[in-house]
Amino acid sequence: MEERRAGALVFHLDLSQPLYEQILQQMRQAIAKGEIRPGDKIPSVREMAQALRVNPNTVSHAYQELDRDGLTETRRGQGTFITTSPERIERFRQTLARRVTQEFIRQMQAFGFGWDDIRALLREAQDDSRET
Amino acid sequence: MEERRAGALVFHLDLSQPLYEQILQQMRQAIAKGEIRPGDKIPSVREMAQALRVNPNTVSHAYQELDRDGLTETRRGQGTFITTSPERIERFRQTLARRVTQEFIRQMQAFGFGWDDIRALLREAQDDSRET
DNA sequence: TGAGTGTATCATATCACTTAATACACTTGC
DNA sequence: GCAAGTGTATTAAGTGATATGATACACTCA
Repeated sequence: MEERRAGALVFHLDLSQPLYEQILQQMRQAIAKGEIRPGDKIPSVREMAQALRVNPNTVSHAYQELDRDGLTETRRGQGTFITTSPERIERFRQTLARRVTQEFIRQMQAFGFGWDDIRALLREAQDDSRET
Repeated sequence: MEERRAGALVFHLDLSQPLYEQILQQMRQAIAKGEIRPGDKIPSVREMAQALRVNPNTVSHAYQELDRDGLTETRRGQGTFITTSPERIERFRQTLARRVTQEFIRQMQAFGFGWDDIRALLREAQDDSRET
């Protein structure tokens, strides 16, 4: 969980998962939360690779996935930019939220929990977070 | 997502995840849901391996994890049995539910969703499941 | 033209996972 | 005692995903 910076972005990388997956996930989150704005240029592959102390190929892998997500647009010779369409970002965010929620419910039901149990557990978690 | 049977148990195995993880997860669920009862003997490593068309080492790996979970007890020369303590099973179930819920919330918040959003998405998912 | 973009292609290395073949220690029933 | 059935350990081999390093290519812009 070492902290590494690239411009305004802060990354936390470890060896528990593929590096490109961690970069991808944290870029997605930064875009979804608006920490990087539509139209912004993100650090070049080589810049990012140096900042994260990672191979350029690994960064490129992550960037290509972002393009496939529709979150970025790459222009040869210029760089990779956040999409100028906020709607696309919001659509991605909504789709992802539904996917994550579905998976959560699927897993809970697989272990025999019903809707009431799920709601109770969420309420409990929220109460715990209030105390802190 | 091929279906394979071992006694009363039904397994769904694919190549998207480690086989031993899938066996482990589905055994945990079967125990948590009471599809196998406390004290029951589960199929021998070799039986299970043959039924699932998988290497005995792979099954053994999963069984050892179940022991570590406290869900099973292994007696050399006899076999592997579901723990006779229902409390242990329930405790495992509760712990797992909290872990899964925490992870769900962490992920949603990482993408900028708050408690209201989470509750709304859950309600939506529940409504969808009612229609079906 | 040169510096900076993303991309492609090798080769290499590592690691987790799976399989296979054997062997060993233990328990039970004949 | 013995044979059959338990879980377990060991060794070897193969596979696939991941990561690195080195290099080259196509493109854009000042």
